[in-house]
Amino acid sequence: MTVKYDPKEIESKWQRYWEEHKTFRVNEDSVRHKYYCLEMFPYPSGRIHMGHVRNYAIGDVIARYKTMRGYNVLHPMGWDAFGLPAENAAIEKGVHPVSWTYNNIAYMKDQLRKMGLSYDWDREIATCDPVYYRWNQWFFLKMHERGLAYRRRSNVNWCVSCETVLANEQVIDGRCWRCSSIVEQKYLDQWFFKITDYAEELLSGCDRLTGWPERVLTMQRNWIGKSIGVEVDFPITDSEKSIRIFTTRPDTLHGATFMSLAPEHPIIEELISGAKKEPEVRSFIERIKHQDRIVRTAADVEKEGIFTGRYAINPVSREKIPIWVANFVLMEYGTGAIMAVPAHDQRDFEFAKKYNLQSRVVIQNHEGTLSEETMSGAYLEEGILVNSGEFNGLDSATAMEKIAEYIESQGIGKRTVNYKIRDWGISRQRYWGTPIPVIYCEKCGVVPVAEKDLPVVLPGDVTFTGKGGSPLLQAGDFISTICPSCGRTARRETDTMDTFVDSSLYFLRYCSPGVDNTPFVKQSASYWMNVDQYIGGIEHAVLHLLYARFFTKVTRDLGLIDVAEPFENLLTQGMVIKDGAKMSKSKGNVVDPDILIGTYGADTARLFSLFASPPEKDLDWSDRGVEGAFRFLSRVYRKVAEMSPYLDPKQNPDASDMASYKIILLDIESELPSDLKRLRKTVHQTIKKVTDDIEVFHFNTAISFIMELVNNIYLIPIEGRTGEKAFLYVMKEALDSLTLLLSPFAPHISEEMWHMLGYEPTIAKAAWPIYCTEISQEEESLIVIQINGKVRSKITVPAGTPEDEIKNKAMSDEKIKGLIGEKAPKKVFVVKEKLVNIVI
RNA sequence: GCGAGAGUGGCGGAACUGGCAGACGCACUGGACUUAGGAUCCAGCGGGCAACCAUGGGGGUUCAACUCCCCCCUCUCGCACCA
Repeated sequence: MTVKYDPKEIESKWQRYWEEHKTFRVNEDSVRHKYYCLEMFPYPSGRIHMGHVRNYAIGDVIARYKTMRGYNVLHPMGWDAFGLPAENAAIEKGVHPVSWTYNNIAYMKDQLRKMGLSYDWDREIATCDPVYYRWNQWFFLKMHERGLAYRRRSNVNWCVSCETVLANEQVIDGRCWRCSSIVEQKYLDQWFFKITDYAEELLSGCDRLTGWPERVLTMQRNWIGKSIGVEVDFPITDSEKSIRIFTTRPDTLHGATFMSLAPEHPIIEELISGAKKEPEVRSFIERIKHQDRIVRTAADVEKEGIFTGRYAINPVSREKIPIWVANFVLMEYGTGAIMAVPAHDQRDFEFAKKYNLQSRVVIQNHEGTLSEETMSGAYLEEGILVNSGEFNGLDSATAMEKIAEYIESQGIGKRTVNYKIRDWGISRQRYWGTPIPVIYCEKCGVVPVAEKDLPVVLPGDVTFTGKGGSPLLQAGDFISTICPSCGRTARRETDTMDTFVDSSLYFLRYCSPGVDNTPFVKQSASYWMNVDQYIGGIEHAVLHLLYARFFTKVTRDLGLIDVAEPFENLLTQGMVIKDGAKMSKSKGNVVDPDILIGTYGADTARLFSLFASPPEKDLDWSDRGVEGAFRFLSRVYRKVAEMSPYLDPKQNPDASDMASYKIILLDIESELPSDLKRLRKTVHQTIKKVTDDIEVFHFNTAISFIMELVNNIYLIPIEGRTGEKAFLYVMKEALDSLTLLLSPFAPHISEEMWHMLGYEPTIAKAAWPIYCTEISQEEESLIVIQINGKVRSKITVPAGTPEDEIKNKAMSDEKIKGLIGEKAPKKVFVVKEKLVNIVI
């Protein structure tokens, strides 16, 4: 009789069971240790893809494993539901974003359900729900009160295709992070979150995030871009004014032989106005300003500049130096002006060379060989100060300090810290997002919406044309309102928030979803937060993950939570690759999860995506490999089905004592036949190895150990032994353990087998198996015998044999004796339980 | 250019703190069972007839190196005129 593994039937059966019994619902329980396992929630684009399957399979193993280890596990799921695709669908297909989004959610939720993921669906959230996004607005108001949300007119990144503004982080290589269109600059009134106030803490916090991958931390540190230096004023000749520069190299101050200004620097107007050079400089500036920003900031673009005709005084050397305008100087960084030290800065070196400007060595190398005439590049190393007046002879590190002190004592500058990170521009000129809760009144100006009036709900009746900016601009009823302060008619803000605001809070909201008088219940958040394990793609290394950290710190400063960091441990899973490229529609190499699950079942899909590669590495998809995973599950199922009539008391009245097999095995341990003894040993070793590997997320090797166990179970013949009690006890232990070990990876089949083995559901709440060290211990060790590092023989010795005895046995081994003859070995190395190396 | 990671059979990948390189799976080969096998079970499977040779290449340390050190090559990712 062959039993067929039918995943379709098994999986829908157990999915229904879990749903009906609310198996994965959790509540706060102060007695138990909590574990918050979170995967990045998806954008409801329509259907899940293999990246989601992998991400959620990983998270589910962790959540299920921790549950079986006795933790009270919070494992929620929701929808990052605001965003452009919904609005584009409205423009292209005439479907309202609300129905488009909720239809997608319904479909994708069903897909996730079919994956058998252990979510507490009672905590589901959708960020486009006013019940959710009112708290975005509430946080906005709180931040506005604290000066952390402010409005400013500025040059912003404008995506022509999305017709909206982008934050700096959202511009990748000069292109939109979402649609890859070229990003232009536009001068607009925008709302910003003052993330720069937290730059230092966001940076120093990186050091404490020991559970994060180093490369993510590096990317964040890089993005924040802290540099310590000094600001110095350079007086302009024939003027009362001076130009302030920022430098990280105050030790080279005496070597500043000219200055370079950003083309946007406001002082230029004054410097050139009325002068002979005015038209020439003006046309240069105009040309550079129109240059593409990406082109202009690319490192390999040729340095260009123009002399303004004016001079400044180097405040330490008192020398008169020319003021230039240069394309590579950025207005947004530092003060928009630099002192140029050609001898010790490569950019200045190239610039000076091109325009034949003076250069002066002020840091001499230790050989004393540097000279302006012979240098082929800037000297950037440390050295001894020369040509620097009273500072001559100091080493550059000391000079750095001394000159900074001197500048401060003279009142011509100060030590400062600069960051590359800019404030987070959150205004988006789009409909499908959280309305920014602000009202503009002719009399009162910018007035925040009163807390009691939240949420500001998106109007439903808008038309989507794709032209003329945000659809909200046409929503008259939405726009016209009354000023909360003076009562006159006023106008509502029509910009909506960046959707990254939504994902900066959701992990907090999961702690107490649905509450309507507070963003989250403080008590719940203090129980669950922070997230013990967060899992998602690397692409959010500096976007979502930085914003979420920022929001968490603000939330803490508002007194709402105690934690400073949202995510204790971060796992960034690799991409899913097929035929050498990332799976994507444009490459045409996608595997549809629906078809995959429809053909082989969710357990196979999960098992393969966990087995094929370690989670943080890219996963090479293989249809053959999927079949292999399916074959393995079938093989497991067949064995359990074969044994179940003998092991399940419901099917076999003689098996009523099976429940106490653990105790019985203790008594008969020493009488077991050797093949059963061997199997027991393997079972206990496997429990240990699988447990250890799950702990460090080595799911691929954990699964391979389970496979080995199955191979070993198959090696025990069953013919004629079904009446043998000892055989049944050992089999029971093996199959029970196997089923439990497999259950986080392939939960449906495990649930079914658990039932076949005579247990009541659900295996999800069963205890993780424990191994017995004594049983798992090998009685014999295999010792490899090497001569000069080459394997020559192998012997087995009882475990724990002392070193000198192992050595003697090795030396008297026939093969070895034959090879070394009568010669006495030079030296013999013995590694306990492992090997002997004889050096001759 | 700078920083991080990686390079192991035909393929995906194993290898603890330096101790049998290639676990496990895929593919392949053979056998068994069978009317049949593309199901299943069992076995073999880096190269070489062998001594031996093999973890991107070259050197080094060591009794012993995928693992540690130095040089070089290739790939992936991130940053990139940030003063």
